[in-house]
Amino acid sequence: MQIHEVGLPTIEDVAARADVSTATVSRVLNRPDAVREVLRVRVLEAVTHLGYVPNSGARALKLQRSGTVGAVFPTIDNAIFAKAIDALQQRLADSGRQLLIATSNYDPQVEMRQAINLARSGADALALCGNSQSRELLQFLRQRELKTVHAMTISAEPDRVCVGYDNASAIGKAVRYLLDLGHRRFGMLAGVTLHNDRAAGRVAGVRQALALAGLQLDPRCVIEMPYSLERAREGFRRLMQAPQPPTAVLCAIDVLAIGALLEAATLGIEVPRQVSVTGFDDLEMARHIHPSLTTMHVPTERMWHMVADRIIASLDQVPMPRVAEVEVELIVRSSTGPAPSV
Amino acid sequence: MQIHEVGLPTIEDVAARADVSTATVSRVLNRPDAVREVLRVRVLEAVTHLGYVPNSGARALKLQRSGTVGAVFPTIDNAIFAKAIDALQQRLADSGRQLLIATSNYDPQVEMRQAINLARSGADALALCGNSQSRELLQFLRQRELKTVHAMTISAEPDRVCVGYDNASAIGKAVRYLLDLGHRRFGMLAGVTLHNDRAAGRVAGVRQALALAGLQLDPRCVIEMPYSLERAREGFRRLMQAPQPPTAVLCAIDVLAIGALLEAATLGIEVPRQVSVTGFDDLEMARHIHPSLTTMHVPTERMWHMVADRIIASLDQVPMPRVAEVEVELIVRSSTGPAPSV
DNA sequence: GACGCAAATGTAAACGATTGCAGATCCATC
DNA sequence: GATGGATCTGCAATCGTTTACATTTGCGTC
Repeated sequence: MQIHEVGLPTIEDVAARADVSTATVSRVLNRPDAVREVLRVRVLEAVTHLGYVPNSGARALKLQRSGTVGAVFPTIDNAIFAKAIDALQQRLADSGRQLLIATSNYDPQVEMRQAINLARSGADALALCGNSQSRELLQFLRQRELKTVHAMTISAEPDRVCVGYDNASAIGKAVRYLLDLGHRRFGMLAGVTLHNDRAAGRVAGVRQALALAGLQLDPRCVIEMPYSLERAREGFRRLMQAPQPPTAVLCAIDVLAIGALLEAATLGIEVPRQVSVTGFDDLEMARHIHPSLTTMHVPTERMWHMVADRIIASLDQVPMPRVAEVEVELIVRSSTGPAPSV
Repeated sequence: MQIHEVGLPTIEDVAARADVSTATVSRVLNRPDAVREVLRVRVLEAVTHLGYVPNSGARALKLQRSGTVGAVFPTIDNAIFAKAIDALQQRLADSGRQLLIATSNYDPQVEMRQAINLARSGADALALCGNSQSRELLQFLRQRELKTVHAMTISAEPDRVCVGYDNASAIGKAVRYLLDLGHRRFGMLAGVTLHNDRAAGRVAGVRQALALAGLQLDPRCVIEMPYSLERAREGFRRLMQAPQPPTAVLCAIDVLAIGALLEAATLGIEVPRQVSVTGFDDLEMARHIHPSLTTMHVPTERMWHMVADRIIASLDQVPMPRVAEVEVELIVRSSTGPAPSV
């Protein structure tokens, strides 16, 4: 060992100071009760005195795991994903794991690149949104045997672990509720469905539920918009400019619904007297905005805690059912009402 | 080398398949033009055929860096931090680095624990919010020589790298604007100032600006609230219940201001005719809500790009000025107006 | 006090990459 | 075809842990 100490202290420095072998130091840190108290105390003293922190690279190399979990989100700039990250991070932190974050901007190619980069930087497992990943990515994950959990969706594919709900049937509840209120002319403010199974599922769900009532959704009454208040307002405006505007507008997510409510206020359209509006997610704003928003409540925090739990379980080799479904329920507030009698 | 290949392919497997040494494989991957084309092609073929990805632990151990940057945020469930993460992550990803996220819930002790955990899991550098970290944490960072950037604030401390603005003088602009409109009775919806230099700075800034006009802020007119719509509404209600309610309410952040506007609508208080309201941050919602919110615009994305740039620069040993200030400007919208003539 | 067994400790070999150094190869030139 | 210099390649050491295995220690029992 050199005299010229320049870098960070290593386990050898600790061992030297405590006058024990490196094996003992390692044991004190990893399996404390395998070491007699007298040595343990000496080692811990050395550790704190030197400010020793085990080198993560060496540890990862030896143990073949990094204690790090990756997640790829479409974006973070949307309250629903921000909440997701919060929940995921907290649960992982509680189990001593760290969260690596990446964003895909709803592009499967970018998602793939980011996921691969997360793997490159040592993620032991991955959380992904939905299940419309690129074939190559899925193959890569399988090849590396990288544990993966798909959130916000449930999938029939036999090899995917999922935590979520069926988007189509969830939004069906909102449709049925509006039908019961007498609505017959529907509009939909959808997300961009290309490469997005959740957005696509919600549109499909509306179609299916209407079909059961013998109705169908005029393609001109489905407007796809990226998720922003600006675009939501634009979309709502277009829907309401139609010669026969809808009496109920289903929005694929709360952001779109909130934009719709704001635009309605600007246009002087009364909600729900002239048009009913529903959302999906139940963001905090949903119950505060005027009128308060009827929406599908998604137990976001619980769902992402479950995602974390499954990741942890699979890393610990604890068996778990392949899919976990969470309940999505309709919360009726003031943005919906009886269809106007024309 | 064993026959029984069970784990992931290593650089040796690639070398064997391409019939070169591991050194050459490494060079192809890290300094491609140091290798003749014919070998390079052979190596790359082997790499893709085997699906080889370098082991991050081994790489980190040898290079003494992980390519990973950590960040501790108070919470993610606030649009301003979500935007921050988005910006930070993107810029880091562009330079081939990954972002590790942790949250402190505004508690310096938790912040310290999380920061240490990020260091333990190999972060090469750290981004922190504000500069009210615990002494021990700062010492730990110094001892480990862990590059750190403090965001959203500027500090006089000579050894801290900062990107941000002066919270006190920024909010002063809003105060002066309201004074010019004739307001003399002020209320403030503040954040929790304990252990939060940004929140404290904003309160101090209001006090200072008022003092210059010979006014002072009655402590009963400063209500500290955690950042949520619910609590914001509660705080606003309390402010307006006073026998002599303020004619202008300064909110420490947009979330509080938006809550105030929503509560005003519920209470039937007209904004800005009866009371003016200002925010801080300029969230997307600020320009969409009715009435649209007068607020301090913070160039969040640019600021966090700068944070990323400084982190990258310091990792690459590129010198940089210690503090970078970003401009915060007042955006006048419809939630402010002349003081009501009593 | 010697013995045996269990418990505690140490020795040294991995883990999988990068890279300084030395040796091999290439190519132009004589 | 030999030579020299530049360019490529390979060998092997190294990064800092963990842990199987060997060795030592401690202690109760006779």
